[in-house]
Amino acid sequence: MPELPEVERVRLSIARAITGLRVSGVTVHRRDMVCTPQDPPGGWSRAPEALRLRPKPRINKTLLLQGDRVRSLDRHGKQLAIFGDRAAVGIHLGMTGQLLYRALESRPVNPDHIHLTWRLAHLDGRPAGTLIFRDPRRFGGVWAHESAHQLIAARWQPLGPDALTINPDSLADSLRPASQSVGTRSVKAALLDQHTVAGIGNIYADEALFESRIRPDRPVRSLDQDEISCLAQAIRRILTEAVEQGGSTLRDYVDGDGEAGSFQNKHKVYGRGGLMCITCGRTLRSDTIAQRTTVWCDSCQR
DNA sequence: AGGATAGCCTGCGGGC
DNA sequence: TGCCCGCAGGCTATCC
Repeated sequence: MPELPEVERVRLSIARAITGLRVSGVTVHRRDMVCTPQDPPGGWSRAPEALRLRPKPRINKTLLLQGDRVRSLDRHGKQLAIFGDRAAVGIHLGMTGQLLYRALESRPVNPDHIHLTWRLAHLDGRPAGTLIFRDPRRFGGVWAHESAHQLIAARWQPLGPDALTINPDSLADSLRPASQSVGTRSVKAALLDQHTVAGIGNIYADEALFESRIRPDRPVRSLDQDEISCLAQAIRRILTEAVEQGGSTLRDYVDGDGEAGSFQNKHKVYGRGGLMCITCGRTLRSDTIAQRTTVWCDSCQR
């Protein structure tokens, strides 16, 4: 899935296209991909089956920005939000989600797995284009809120600090044990936990740990202040460079204009298990840590 | 209460 | 060519 750099590229490309336009219409193609405050909090796909099979309440399209002018697109971690005059829509891309903008009469989007379509118009009423949310694997979703305030309270407040803003102090704060039993989990698990730091996924966790020469299986509480500082700087450096490179395209990630990224060519460990370490030439290890395939160098990382 | 697990989905590549 | 298997960028409820 898109991690922070990819979501940021989507944000930038879509913001450029739709800020200031008016939402003239909304079509929901799959009701269970949209969540309102009245719906089950985890989304319909995770609701109990009895609830899932029942007919769903109709969505008030005002909550999906109908009639609103687009004020801004914002991001916290991997979460995206479109803020209108009144309503606010949260978008999560999951693993295979895409948010695509097509100006009128530009090449069409693959029609499979399109769940939501917004029609956009200029302020004088002339049609401008279409914003499309599609997600083949349906791990993502759209959350409709009455206001920016409500969206932020419900969806962003529980998250840790955005990984692009992390610094040695804030990372130490996020990782600091709140009780005796905290800190036993691996640093890799902590980085993947969006409630600890928001925006890092499997790719950038492995890359940041390699860059800071820390083994992914180290318990959080074994890290000293210098290591945490180093890790914080590595996270910022890697994410910033990845944004500049358009993100990592492994299979199907593209930004809002359909452009792929190139940071996958700069990966030093992710996807390179069994290959040579770029620094020392030894074979990179690959194993499951925190339930995810994890690649690291036994000799460079301590 | 923190931390590890299963499960949600589709699609792709590799092996036979 | 086609089938089956394993695997994939995330997150949540659930259990221990």
